[in-house]
Amino acid sequence: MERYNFKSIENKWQKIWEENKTFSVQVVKGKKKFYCLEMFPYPSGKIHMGHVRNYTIGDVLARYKILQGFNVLHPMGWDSFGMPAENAAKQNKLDPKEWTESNIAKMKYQLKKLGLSIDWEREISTCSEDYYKHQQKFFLELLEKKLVYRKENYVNWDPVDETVLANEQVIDGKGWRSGATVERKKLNQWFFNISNFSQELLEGLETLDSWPNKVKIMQKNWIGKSFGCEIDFKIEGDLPVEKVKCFTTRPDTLFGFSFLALSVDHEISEFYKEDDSFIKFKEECSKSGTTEEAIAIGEKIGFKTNLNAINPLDPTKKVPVYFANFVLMDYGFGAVFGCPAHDQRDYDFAKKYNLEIKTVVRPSEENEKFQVKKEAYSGQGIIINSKFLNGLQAPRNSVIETIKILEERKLGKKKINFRLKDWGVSRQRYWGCPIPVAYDENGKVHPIPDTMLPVKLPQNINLEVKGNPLDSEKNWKEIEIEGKKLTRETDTLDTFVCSSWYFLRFCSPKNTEYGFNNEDINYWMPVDQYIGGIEHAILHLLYSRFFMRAISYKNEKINLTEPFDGLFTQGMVCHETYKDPDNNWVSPDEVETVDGKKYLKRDRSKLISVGPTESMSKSKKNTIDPEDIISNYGADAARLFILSDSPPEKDVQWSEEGITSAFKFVQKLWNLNSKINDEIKKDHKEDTNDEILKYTNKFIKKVTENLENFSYNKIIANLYEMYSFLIKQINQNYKKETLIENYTKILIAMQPIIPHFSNECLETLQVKDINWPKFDEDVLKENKTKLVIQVNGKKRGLLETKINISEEELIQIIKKDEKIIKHLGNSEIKRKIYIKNKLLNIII
RNA sequence: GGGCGAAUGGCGGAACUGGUAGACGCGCACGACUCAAAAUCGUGUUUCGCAAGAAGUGAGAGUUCGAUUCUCUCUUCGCCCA
Repeated sequence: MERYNFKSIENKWQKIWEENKTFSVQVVKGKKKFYCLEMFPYPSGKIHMGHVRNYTIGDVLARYKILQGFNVLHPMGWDSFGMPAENAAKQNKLDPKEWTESNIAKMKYQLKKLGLSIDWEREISTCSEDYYKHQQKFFLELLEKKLVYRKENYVNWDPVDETVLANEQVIDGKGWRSGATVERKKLNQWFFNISNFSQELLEGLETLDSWPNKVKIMQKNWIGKSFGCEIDFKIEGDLPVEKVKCFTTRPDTLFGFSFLALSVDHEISEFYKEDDSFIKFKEECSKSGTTEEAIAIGEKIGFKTNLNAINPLDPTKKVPVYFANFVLMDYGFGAVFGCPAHDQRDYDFAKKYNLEIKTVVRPSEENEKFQVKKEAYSGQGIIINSKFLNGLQAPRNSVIETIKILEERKLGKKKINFRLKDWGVSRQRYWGCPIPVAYDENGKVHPIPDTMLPVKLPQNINLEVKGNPLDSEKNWKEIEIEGKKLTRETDTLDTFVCSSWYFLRFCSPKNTEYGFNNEDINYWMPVDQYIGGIEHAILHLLYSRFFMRAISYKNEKINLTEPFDGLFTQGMVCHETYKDPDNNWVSPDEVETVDGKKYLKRDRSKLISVGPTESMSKSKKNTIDPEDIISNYGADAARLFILSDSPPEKDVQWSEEGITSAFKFVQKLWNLNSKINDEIKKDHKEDTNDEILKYTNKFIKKVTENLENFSYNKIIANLYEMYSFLIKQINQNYKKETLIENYTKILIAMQPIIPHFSNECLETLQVKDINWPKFDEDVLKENKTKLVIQVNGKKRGLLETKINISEEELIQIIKKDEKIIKHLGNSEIKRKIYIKNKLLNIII
């Protein structure tokens, strides 16, 4: 039998799709649209298995929707700004732009080999001027709407590389590249006012019915709405400070107040800026890092001031004021009141500095004498030792009651606080979108006028400088606007800004006037199905939701809030890990096994130990190159396998055996195809039976349902079953028409999964009209059914009966069934449970 | 510490709103073809048992005629947050 030549067939179809622009789409008013989008890749130069999985999942959906008659927008682009290009360019003395563009070319070639239904006419790249010029316009628009502002903020500063580091680039307090101890530095930075939309972003989550619950919960927690109040504490002492404002969610524990803690960046710290011991303390604090986690784990330390704070509910009580490392300036007002008995951080702090620990909440099962020991009690209970608050249910009633009292006495007021902070978008980097503003000698901000946009990145510049290379570009930095000499902003935008609107650009990729065209986005948006990794559950998705709102804000022509109607988060691709006796990681293609138990290095030099299966990563060397896989096994086999082993939302384990069996299966399907074509040629005059018709309907039904539910792994199982069925059934004689009709449907149903194979076979059959097949429920109706017979709830028999058989009739049959009689014995039947066409349970 | 989720053969995983547990694949075993091997094809494969049968979905309880599915308690693992 002829071998399936995947190489020539896959090339053939990819060429046809490219030449015919099969997947290019236009707005067609009145035609139902479907916008299928996968998260666009960073052009690292090589696609990895994660991409293969992501884009295969998306492609299955896109192709299914095309077959269903939707106008499907399925674009692809490049998230092409960012540090790797700058670093690679530095290392290899290249231009970041050239490096990026050559990577894009390589990856595009690889992606095309996967046979994706991409509209390549809409390809975009965020580092191209065509893209970022619109982003600069958006920036200026937001500036005008006051959704962008500049403020001083603390950053992780690497003194050796002279650059700002993201939190995840700080490892054990040191810069990830330089190894230098990271400092906290105050810098003027640009911020997007995302917190302006906190409430809307929170409420919007409730409308996202097709998002995974997990992601919604993660975003909800990230936004972190909390209900409490702000309280003004009167201050006494040797400084001209009268009061300090605090936010708290637990004002009801005020009687347990034993210290007031301030952030080292609180305005009061101004009085101590020349105090050596305070400076030392501040340095100490900066070592522990600025992340919430670092603070929680680290030791709680404080610096005592000579100030005292007065308890607003009991003015006779005065407590010390500290600066403390666990108080962050960005949360609340950079000040918290300490109640050690009911907050663990406060408890640790109080223990260390010997402060009072007064219990004011008791668990309901304890009595009035309850006292906090060993650790803080933060659960529910009843207020005690708190004068007029005593007896209140905490925290449900007590918080509301206390706020009421504080408001009456004008000591505080109700407040909603959000954890969500404004989005700092300044990056001291070359390879990013320039921020289109300039400054005069007084530091006043001047937007770059429309006529001078875009602000282009200078080319051929020296990257071998410390800090931001743009800072050293004198010629570029100095500009004149309307006769005024100004200096450009040298910070560039966080790359998350680029990915916050690229889905809009795909709707109008060639629009020169503006980032998009209203008519286009009104037709295509929102994205019907967005597919990507769970790692973007918070930042990218939240930023995009913000950006959509920011653009619509005060703009009557656009009325979009949520960019992504459906979201699907796929799992990772994993592989076994291998190590040699010297504990070095070994790559899978250097490993082989003879018996499946013992693993050896390919040159037989060393014994290899097999480690746990982990997500593919270069550092563990457990990666598989998709390009090799496609050239050895073909795109259809790769698609088949990457979908087969696990549900798409879970991690999948890549294995040699798996891809091999997928490859073999494509060959088997090809053999089946040949057999069917032979049968068609035989041109039988009569159908022997209607099994093939019934089966086809069942198959279409299952595949359709599994497509709708993202149960793509089950579709592969459906394909295997279909093969086993047809390979046997084909020997029964069927008429030419019967075979063609049913087999065509089956081939179309396979198309989303293995498009090259399906198209090739359909072409042989000369099928012109390719639409998603419908199944006929009437054909599926059986006149026989298999009934489970249980005795006392245990399965004792399986009876094939006609459909809808009556209970009486069934009992008559059973009474003749030896096997069941045996289990019934002579006992009296106490009860019978009969579920039509399913089961009969006899209780004796 | 909090939130969310998961746990099913040797492995990946099926099982619709409570109704035949283990679909499908991998692996393994046996057989056919072959001088032989690979490839391919066929058969079998939860465990114990020759069998009849019994046990069985992380552990323990509960609801029910009937629980992988619902409720409670616990264990382990994963993810996110602190």
